[in-house]
Amino acid sequence: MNIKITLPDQSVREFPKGSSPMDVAKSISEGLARNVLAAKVDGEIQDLNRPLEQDAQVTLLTWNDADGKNTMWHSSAHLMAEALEFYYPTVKFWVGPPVENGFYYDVDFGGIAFSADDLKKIEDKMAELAKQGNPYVRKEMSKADAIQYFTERNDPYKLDLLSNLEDGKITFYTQGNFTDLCRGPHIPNTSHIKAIKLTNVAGAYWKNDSNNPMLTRIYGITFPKKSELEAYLTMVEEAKKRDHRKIGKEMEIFTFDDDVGPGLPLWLPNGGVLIEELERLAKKTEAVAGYKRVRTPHLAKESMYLTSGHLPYYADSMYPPMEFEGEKYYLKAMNCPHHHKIFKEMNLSYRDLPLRLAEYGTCYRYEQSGELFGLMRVRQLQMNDAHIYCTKEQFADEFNAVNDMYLKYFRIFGIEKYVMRFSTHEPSKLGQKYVDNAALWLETEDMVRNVLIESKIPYVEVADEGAFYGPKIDVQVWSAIGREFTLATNQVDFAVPARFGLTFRNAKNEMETPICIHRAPLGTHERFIGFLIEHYAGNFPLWLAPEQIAILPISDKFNGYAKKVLQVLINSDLRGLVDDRDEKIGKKIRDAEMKKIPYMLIIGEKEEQENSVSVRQHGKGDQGSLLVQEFVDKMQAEIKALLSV
RNA sequence: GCCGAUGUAGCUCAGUUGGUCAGAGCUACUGAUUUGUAAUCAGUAGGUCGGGGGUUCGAAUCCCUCCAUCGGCUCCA
Repeated sequence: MNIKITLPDQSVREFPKGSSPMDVAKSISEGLARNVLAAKVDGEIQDLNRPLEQDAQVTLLTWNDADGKNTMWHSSAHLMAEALEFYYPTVKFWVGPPVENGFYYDVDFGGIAFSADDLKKIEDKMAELAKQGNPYVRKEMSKADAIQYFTERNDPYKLDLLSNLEDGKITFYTQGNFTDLCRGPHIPNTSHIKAIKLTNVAGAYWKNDSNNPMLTRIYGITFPKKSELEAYLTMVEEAKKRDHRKIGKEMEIFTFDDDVGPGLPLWLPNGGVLIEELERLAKKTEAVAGYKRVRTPHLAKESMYLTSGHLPYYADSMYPPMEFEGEKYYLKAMNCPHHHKIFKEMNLSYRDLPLRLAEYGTCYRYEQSGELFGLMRVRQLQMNDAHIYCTKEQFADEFNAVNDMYLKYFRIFGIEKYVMRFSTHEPSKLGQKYVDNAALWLETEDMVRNVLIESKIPYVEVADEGAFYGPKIDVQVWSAIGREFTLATNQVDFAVPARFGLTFRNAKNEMETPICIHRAPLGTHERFIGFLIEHYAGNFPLWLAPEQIAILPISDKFNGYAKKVLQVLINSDLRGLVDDRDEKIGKKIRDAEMKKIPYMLIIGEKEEQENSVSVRQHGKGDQGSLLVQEFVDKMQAEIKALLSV
């Protein structure tokens, strides 16, 4: 009896019942049969040797498919476990899944020391085992037998996994001398794993819960070809060169100092320019969008954070209070309560709404020491913050306007890859993690979801990630080196305005509580500049570049003319410098190129006589000569073009 | 906060088993050179080897501890 197998191109082939996906692969080509790693059968990923019992849609997965990669990496985790067990027979294993770049396995070494130095021998053993080409053999087992198996082996981790599994669905996989409880699927045999790199060893809490003991997590990555591993390692090296911490130091943008304290960045003059330019852009954009600017103190009394409700939720991550005059004062970790106080003071009617209060507010958050990370996670941050107070009827328009502002910024900065994460609440945590008002949560989440759908904004919805006062949207972006950032945030607050007793007079002369939108399209200066450094690899667009133009006299005879040119630039709102060191022009050019200065003006006798400059562009070389005024016009036109998109 | 690693001039790094091991290049400064599109030459200066304790005749090197950073975990209003 035959079954009909439909392939991705919609072609249909017949096979005897009980044929395997591998048989399908063989029928297509020998090469495919050699390279295929797993199969997707009616949407489910399976081993290649599982018999097909009925008509099915079959996609054969290779290294070029994400699912194929993941299958191989999952199998690689098993291979690593086999190698670990060879050297450390007493270790116990938790789980070993594939991840974005490779795989890991969580291991309990039971007190045996294991460090990065030990990775090499595991790697070598893996390579040796991989060459044996051992098949991954699937075996079904009853729950009772599985429990007995792991009880005999005294393995609390696998017993814990078993406790959540249903009888009749329990499978084991064996390759070589290693057997593991595993749902699969796996690649046919270990010989597909041709290049192996164990990248990292780190601690990881069991079940990702910080109350649990810590296991040793070993990360690795494998490839079907040695050349792909080499390419991957090269890419990692390239990524390191773009790291904002490295470029930030080289370009003198920011620094940290032990005496100032961890997570407290010092902005050097070049960083100061970046901040000034970003703020100029934000303030202009917000002014056009009808925002009003306010300024508020860096600290406030405990009572305000009790009113806002932040303190019970976030006391651990706020700096401890200062106590004086019998009062506790906290450094602010957020600007909203201060802004709420301003709203309250303003005594508004519906005619005054929406009210949009903006501030580049400086906040302090006591992030755990292990979380600090360059400019990305710091303890002092300055937010592109604003709070929009509006009526329910105005909500959709306001929310949309905020999203439009995001998109405008994305265009200016050339951010093409982004995802909006829509975070909602978890009903069982009302009253703990979330303010206890089920109806309002659902109503507000619907409002946000509807806006997202109606305006066709791509988003993913994640449960149990909301702020305590309402649902939120986080904008995830990726820097050029693949690092993921939560850049912007857009949050709905239906709870805190009421806690502050914020009201406006509506058209019926009744008092009504406004909805508040918290939004920060440019996130914080710290994280945004960190992102931009990696995004541009330090090659900032002209308008943003800390030094825009380096004037390089051929010899000190032309320093006078160079300084005159500089004055013209400064008077035209351009930033420049004169390199009047006693160096040859080649050296000056090299240094300016290394500093990633967008334009260099080489000047000598000819230029001085003509009142011109010889223009060189960073990374592009000689661009010919222009009169000084022509060059200024060109710069101003370029900046205007970059900002008006 | 937890697990692991790292910490030598402003920067990037050498310093083998504890004994002229406190070094190099770049930067800076001084002098010579007066230069045409990615490194001119020479000289000078610069470090309690992250801080503190300990072992030793002797510690950058071994041990303890604290701090910071890095890779993860947890967390992120």
